[in-house]
Amino acid sequence: MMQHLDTFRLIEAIARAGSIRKAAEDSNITASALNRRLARFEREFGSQIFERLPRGVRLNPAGELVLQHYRAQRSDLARVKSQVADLSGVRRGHVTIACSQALLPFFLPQQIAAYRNAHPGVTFAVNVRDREQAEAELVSFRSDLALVFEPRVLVDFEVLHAIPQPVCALFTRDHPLADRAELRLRDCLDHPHIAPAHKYGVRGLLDMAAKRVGRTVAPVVETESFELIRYYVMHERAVGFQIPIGLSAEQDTGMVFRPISDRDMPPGNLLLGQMRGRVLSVATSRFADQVALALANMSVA
Amino acid sequence: MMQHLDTFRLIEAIARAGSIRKAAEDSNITASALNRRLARFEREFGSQIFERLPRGVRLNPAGELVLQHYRAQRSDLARVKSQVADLSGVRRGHVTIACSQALLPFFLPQQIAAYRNAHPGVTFAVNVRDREQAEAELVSFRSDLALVFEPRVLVDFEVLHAIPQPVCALFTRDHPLADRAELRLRDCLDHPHIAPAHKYGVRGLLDMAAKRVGRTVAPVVETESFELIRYYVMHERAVGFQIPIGLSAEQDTGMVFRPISDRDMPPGNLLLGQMRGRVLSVATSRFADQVALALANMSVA
DNA sequence: CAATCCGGTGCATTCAATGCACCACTTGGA
DNA sequence: TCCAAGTGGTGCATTGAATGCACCGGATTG
Repeated sequence: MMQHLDTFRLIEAIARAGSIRKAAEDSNITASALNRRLARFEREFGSQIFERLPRGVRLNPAGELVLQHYRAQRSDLARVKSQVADLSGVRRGHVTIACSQALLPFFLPQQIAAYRNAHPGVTFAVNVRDREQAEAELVSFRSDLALVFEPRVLVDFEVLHAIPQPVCALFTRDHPLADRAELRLRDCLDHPHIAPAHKYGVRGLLDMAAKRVGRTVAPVVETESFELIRYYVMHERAVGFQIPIGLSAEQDTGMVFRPISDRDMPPGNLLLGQMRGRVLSVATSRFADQVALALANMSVA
Repeated sequence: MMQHLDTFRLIEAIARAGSIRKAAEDSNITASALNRRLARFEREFGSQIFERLPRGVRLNPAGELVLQHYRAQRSDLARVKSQVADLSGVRRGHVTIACSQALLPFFLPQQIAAYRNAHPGVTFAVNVRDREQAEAELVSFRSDLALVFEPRVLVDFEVLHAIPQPVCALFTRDHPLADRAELRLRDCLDHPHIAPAHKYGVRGLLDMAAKRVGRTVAPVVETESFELIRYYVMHERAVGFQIPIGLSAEQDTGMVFRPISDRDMPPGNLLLGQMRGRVLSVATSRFADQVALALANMSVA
C-alpha cells in the first residue's frame, strides 16, 4: 500500500530532479537505495522508464505513460477514500482548484468558507494558474477542478458550468468616464490604461476588440497581477480592466466599474471544469455543484 | 509494485473465500500472515473493508469500493504495459473477451487466428457468458470486450459496433420446411423444436414473437448449449434456432438454415462493446477494430 | 457441553531493503 | 591535457519489516 505509492513518489522526484542523486538528496535517502528502487521497478515493470544520459536521467515515452498512470491511480484512490469517508458519515475530503486570479478576492473565499461551514472536515488547496496552465493542471491530476476565464484549448477540459462575463473598465469615482451612460472601448483606450499581460483572457478580448476598431491596447502599465490593477487605478487616474466576478460593488469604495459596451466587445466565458471523463471525489463534486449553483444565481442577478 | 497488487490479490481471495483462513490456504500462506496483511492494509487505508462475522468475514460497502478501485487500477496498468510494448515495437498484449455461444464455432476462431497471424505476441482469453453476465464481466474488469446477442441492460455497456441478426431456424436438408420460400414462425412451432433456455436472446425473441401470434414455444428439448441444438437436429427431425453468425453455410453439410420471416420476428442485435468510459489497451482496441470491420463486412454481404 | 471453526496476537526467524564505500565513465574548465 | 566534479551502478554488512508457529478468546453447532 504505502510502499507502492512511495516508490512512485520517488520516481516523480527523479523525473523532477533529472538525476537520481539529486532526487535521493531531496527525498532523504541514499542514491544507492533510490537507484535500486528504480532498477527494481523497471525490472518488474518490464521496461526502462528513464533514458540514462551522461549528466543524469530523463523520462522516456514509456515513463511518461507510467507517470500518468500512477497519477491517475493516486487521484482515484483519493476519490475512493473520500467516498468511504462519506458513507461512514464523516464528511472528509480534500478539494484542489486551479483558478484565474479574478476568483481570488471575493468569489472563491466566499464559496470555500460557505462549504467549509457546512463540512468542516473538508480541506482545500487553491492553485492560481493562467488559462493555459489550467488544463495541464487537470490532466496531470494536480488539480481536481478548474475555474478559469476564456480557456484556450478544451480537448481534455470537461465544462461543468459556464457563465458569460463582460470585460469591465474600472476607475475612481471622479474619473471623466464615470458619468457615461454607455462605456465605449475607444473611450477607455483614449485615457491612460493599465492592462493585464497577453496570456490572460481579459487582455485577449481587449486586443481582439481593439484590432477590430483599428486601435491598439497601449497600457502605461502592463502586469500579471490583477491585484496591482485594482490598486493602481486609485493612484494614477487610469483605466483598469477586469471581469465583474473579480470586483465588488461594496468594497473598493473609491472605485467604480462599468461593462464595456457589447457593441465593442462580446462578453467572455468563465468556465468551471474538470478533466474529461474523470470521476471526482464526493467532496469535490459537491463543491462543484455548489459553485455551479452560485454562478447560475450570479448570472440571473 | 509487485507487493502492492499482491496484497490486493490476497484481499480478493479473502472476499471470494469469505474467510481469512480459507483464503490463506488457497493462497499458500498462513492465516496469521494474511490476517496481518489485511490489518495493515485497513490501518493504512484508514477504515475497515471487511465486516467481522462469527463465521468469517464479508466485504462492507467500503470494501466494494476498494475492490473496484484496484480492479480498475490493475486493468489500467495492463493497458500501460500494452502501450509501452507497442511503442517499443514489440506487439505484445492480452485480450479478454466475454461472448455469446454463437461466436464460438466460426466467428471468433477466425477472428482470433487472423489477428494472431498478424501479431503473434498477443494472447487471448475467451469467456463464454450469457447476456446478463457479460456486462458484469466488463464492469469488474474480468473481460475487456463483450460480443453478445441482445444484451439486456446497457448502463455500463458502451457499444462499439452493432449488426442485426435475424433468428434462423435450422433443420436437415430433408425436413418438410426446407422447401418453403418464406419461413413463418407458426410453421416452426408446428414441428417438434429444440430451443435454448430463457436467459438467451434467441429464446427471448422467440417467446415474444410467439406470444404476439397467440402461440407458445414448447420445445421437446430445452438446453443451455447451442452446440447441442446444432447436433440434435441431425438426430431427430426437429427444428433448432440460432443466429446466422453461429451457423455456417459450408459446414454442417446435412443441415440448412433459413431466417424466420421478419413479418413474425424483428432481427435482434449482436453488439460489440466495452465498459463505458474505459481506455482499452492497444492490442484490445485494435482487435476490436478488426472485429467491428469484420461485422460490418458481414452485414453487407 | 464438547468439538470445531473463526479472527487475533506474542515471539523467534528470515530475507529483502537500506546505507556505506567504491568503481567506471563523462564532462567541463583550469 | 589533465583533474575535479558529477553521474549511474555494484559488492557487502546490517537492520527491520513480513512471515510462520503456537496459542488465546469467543461463537456456532451438533
